[in-house]
Amino acid sequence: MLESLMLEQEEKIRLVDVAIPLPIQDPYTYHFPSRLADRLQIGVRVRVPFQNRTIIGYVVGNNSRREVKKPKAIFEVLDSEPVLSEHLLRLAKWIGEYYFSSWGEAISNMIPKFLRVKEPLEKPTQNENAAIEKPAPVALRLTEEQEHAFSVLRKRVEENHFSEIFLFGVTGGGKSELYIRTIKETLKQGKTAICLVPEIALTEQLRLFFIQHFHDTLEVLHSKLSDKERSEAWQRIRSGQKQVILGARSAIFAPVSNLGLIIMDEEQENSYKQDQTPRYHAREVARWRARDLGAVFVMGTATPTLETMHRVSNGEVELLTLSKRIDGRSMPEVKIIDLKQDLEITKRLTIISSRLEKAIEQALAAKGGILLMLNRRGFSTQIRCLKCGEVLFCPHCAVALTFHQEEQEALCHYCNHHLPIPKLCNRCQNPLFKFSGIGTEKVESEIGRLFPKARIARLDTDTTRKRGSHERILSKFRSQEIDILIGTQMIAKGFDFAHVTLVGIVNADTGLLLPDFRSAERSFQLLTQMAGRTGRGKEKGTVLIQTYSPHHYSIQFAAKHDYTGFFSEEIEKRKNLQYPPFTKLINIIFRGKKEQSVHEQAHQFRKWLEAAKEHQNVELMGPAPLPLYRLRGHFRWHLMLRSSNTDLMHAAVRKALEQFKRKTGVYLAIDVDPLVIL
DNA sequence: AGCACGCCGACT
DNA sequence: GTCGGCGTGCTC
Repeated sequence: MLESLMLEQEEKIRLVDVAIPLPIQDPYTYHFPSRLADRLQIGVRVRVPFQNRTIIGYVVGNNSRREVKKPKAIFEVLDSEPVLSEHLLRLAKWIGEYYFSSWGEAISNMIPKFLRVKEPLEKPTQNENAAIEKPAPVALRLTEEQEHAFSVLRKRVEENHFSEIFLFGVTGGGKSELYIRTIKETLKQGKTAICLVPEIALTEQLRLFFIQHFHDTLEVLHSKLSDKERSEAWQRIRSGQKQVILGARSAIFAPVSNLGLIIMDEEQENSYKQDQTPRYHAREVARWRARDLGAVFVMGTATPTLETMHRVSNGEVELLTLSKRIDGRSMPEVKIIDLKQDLEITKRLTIISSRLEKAIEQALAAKGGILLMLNRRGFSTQIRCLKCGEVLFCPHCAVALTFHQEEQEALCHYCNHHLPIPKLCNRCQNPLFKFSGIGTEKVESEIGRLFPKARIARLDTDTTRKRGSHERILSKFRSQEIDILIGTQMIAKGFDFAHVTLVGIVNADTGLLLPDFRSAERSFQLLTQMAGRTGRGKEKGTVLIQTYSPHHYSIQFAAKHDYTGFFSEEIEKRKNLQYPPFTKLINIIFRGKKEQSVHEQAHQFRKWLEAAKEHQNVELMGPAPLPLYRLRGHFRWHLMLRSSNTDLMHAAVRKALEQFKRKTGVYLAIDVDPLVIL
């Protein structure tokens, strides 16, 4: 003991903690050979022996007190300066702890793939955001509301400490203008800014808008970048060449120094949550960074999550409101069409009611743009044998196959399994099938039948698979080469077309029936966003909502543009049922090919949790089969924890996890603050 | 996550 | 008798 200590001092043996990007508990301790001593820095990548291979790890500390029998020596130091600041290393540590990944996995997630292999850090390349032909946009006069909001934002930026602001802005209320100005204020302070948007909103339009304002100080991070491009962009940011970062979820890890502002647009978007390890939410990461660095964190949307609005009403987040549309445009008139009445008259399910048909006719005549939304793709959602009633199911998932007319095949929307429509029923050999339940393809064909002269296009995952097709369809709609655009929720997000005068929701019920406590919230958000797509020009806009549940509060409040009304009703429900934001959830998912062992492991895990939790306050639910019981050939069960005390709940999971060993192909995933229970 | 060690079935 | 199946446990 004493000997080794003396040895350590004499030979100056240095031990360092290295985070390994594998699902293992703690960082490992390695010996830092004296020949590399001058390169010893926290935050550098090192190549280390690990079992009988070598692996790239990250030096995260240098004074390990843990006793390791025989630490191995680091082979090689890959960087002459840290790839990550201590701030980002600490952030990774927090992510690992909160979302149950390892520190190393969290670090790996923050850096470009290039650097996870072996590539050296390079001198950043230059990039110039191609000079834009159009002149920089004239600074718009702000409305009174905008003026007030901006004065507060500017003050917060100048104050130089952490603050959290929610910008509650109706669609068309001029949030973007405030984002731009607040970023400019931040730059004036000599600081940098990150602006997060949902991937779907990160279109050419927005990119150009930002380039016009920020020119070469701007770096845009989008999903289409190659690994090389991403790595180069990352190094430009790290070197301080870029001060404004615009990007989707992972842009929250941009290695800027002097961060002064984080903006998160459309805070309610689910895409801010990563669905693979580490399953972080960019909002929580943003808040952590802003708090750690004393930066300003601004969230903006017309339809915030209940979580965020709850924090606003508790006074934890400052509220700024843009209640009026700029230029005094009015919110569109929303009418609800009760499809039950149609059902009674026609005795069959309506796709396009006569009122909607008439409205489309009028809009066409007046040369207004028309959007029709149905949040379900494909032609029909069920393929049923006309004789024996057998429904076509996915062989890997417990899900009915959707008929896609264009491809003439049956497709699983979860695992993408597809097969040609069989000639005969598998069970009774009958040759005829009935196709029921509607999707966007069927709406398209119905609209084509009703309006043979109209120019129609469809926007959903099926029509946008090819690169650039999304932009192409949108630009045709923008230039009015398309009269009617039919799509899934994809058409609800973020684009601003002044000529849209009619929005039709083909069926508002699709999301209301899901077995999820957030289904009312999501429906309200989607309807509100869709309503916001119209009335953005001179012409007044109209929204028609077709539904079988016309009195549902999500639909009623969305029709009245009344978020506050919706919030007070929904928050009351959450309180009664003790769901978030009054509690937090952790979902533990077990999956595997053998049903029996999946089931057993889930039950076993519950027992461990029962032993581990020390408090009444941590509640266990399940195990139960998931709504999608079979998915991609795996059987799935889950367990949920619920508590108002995050620390107690995390401690229980951590303790139970120590017992868990991967057994006979049962995989476990932990989802902290799950957004979707599927 | 890999990768080796180990204990039970059909093979030159 | 061995080759190899994958269930189990470990990696500084």
